[in-house]
Amino acid sequence: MRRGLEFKKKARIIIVDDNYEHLNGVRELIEIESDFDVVATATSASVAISLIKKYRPDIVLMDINMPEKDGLSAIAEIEKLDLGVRTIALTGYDDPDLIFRAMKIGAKGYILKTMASAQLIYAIDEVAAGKIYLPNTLSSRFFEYFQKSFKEELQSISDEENLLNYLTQREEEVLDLLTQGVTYKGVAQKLFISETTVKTHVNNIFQKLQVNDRTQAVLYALNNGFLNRRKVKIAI
Amino acid sequence: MRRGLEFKKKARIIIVDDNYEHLNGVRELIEIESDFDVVATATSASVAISLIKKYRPDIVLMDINMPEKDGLSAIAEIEKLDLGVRTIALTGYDDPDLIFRAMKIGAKGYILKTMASAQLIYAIDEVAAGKIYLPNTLSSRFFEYFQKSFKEELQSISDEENLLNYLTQREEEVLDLLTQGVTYKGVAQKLFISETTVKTHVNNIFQKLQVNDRTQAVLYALNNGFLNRRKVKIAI
DNA sequence: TCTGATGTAGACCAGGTGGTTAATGTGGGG
DNA sequence: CCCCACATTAACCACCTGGTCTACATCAGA
Repeated sequence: MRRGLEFKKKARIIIVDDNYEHLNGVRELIEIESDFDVVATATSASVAISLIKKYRPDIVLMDINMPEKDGLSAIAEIEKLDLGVRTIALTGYDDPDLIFRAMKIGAKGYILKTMASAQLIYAIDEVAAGKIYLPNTLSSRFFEYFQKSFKEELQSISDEENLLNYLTQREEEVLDLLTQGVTYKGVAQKLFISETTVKTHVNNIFQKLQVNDRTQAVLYALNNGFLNRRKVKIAI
Repeated sequence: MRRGLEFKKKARIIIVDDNYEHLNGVRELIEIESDFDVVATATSASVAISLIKKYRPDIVLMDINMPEKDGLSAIAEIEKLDLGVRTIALTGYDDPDLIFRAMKIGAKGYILKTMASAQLIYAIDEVAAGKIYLPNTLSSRFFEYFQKSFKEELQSISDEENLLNYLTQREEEVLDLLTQGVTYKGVAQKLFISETTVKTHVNNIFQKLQVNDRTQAVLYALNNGFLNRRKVKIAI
């Protein structure tokens, strides 16, 4: 990788790891096995943030398992700075939840410490080139987790125990307006019916959803995919 | 791939594509280049669903660009059947939104029609083995889209224009209870303060959030990451 | 030390909300 | 043809909610 003449500028890197020995190990690896430029290192997230502001590196290798301020918060903070710095997360475990959260807040790559050094160099190369890189095994982990969380969401929506399914069409219209914070009077005007009728519908809704007031009804609707059901059924 | 002796059972496949020629192309490809077993084919999603119920295949290759009933809905339906059938989406375009939606509803793989045949066989192999497979290029596309959507979400949360940031700690506690549908009386009891005090807090909340009633306050809170902020700031 | 932000609390009132009962019209299914 | 589900409306009432004004204690910071 990156053998021979290169026209690209050398990627400038900052390494963050609270384990001093591992930090130096990674540093040496990069300096020997690649032509990236390690411009700084840090053993804590807060120091890392300062260094990043100062050096504006292309890539940050961030160990996630750190005490005090953890690596995920650090990544989030780096992303918030919006300096175009691309972060690669580094851990010992392939915990799907960790991977998911890291990618969610903006990590551009995720590497295990147990992976071969060539893999690390390759990942840096890809990320430096503007891509997002996850090794296939981690990518699989990620997607399983990703789908599981959505599956639970879809299930709760399509459940026959979803009390929303017992609402009539008119009641749905009324509830829809309730979830927008409209009052009885407002609903009456929008649906061209009397305020009394609205109250009747609302009372029926309360009974069907087994709640006592509009706030709880709105919460039930929101928690049980009332707004999403259109997306799910029509546009996915 | 899959050369030599195999101890695994041959994966049973159903192919769905409204384009008859392409369907046969894929079929021949699979029959010649692999030892998978194409048990059926269909040119429409509704027929496909029936065939899937009948044959219970291991894998479904589903063209997404179909008229009438589109492929995404079909995948969602297959997933809902919960027969353990694993679906691979097949399209001509690498539209990130399509990829995202397909993976979200449970596709176990996503392949472009323009990709090499070996890639298709490999994908089927991986998916048949229980993995989730996305080619690197599509995986990159997916993650960019994934991160973009979360970035927007995080931005709206950490915005200084987020009126939730102007709430005092006590007001947050009150709003927290409001978002659970608790009444004045309930809040008073839970926080060990008088009902009057609760009303004062609630009124202050309304003014700060620029809303007129509790429903709108709850909606504002929910839409602006009130529930998520703990995750973001404490646990990510 | 004084000021401002915050949390606490009471009183009053208009209007909104929720519960109940009753009644009418309409359309579909048995 | 009758019954039931649904949509519609009225009237009444208890209670909750929201708006306003006032008041006091605490604490941090200028």
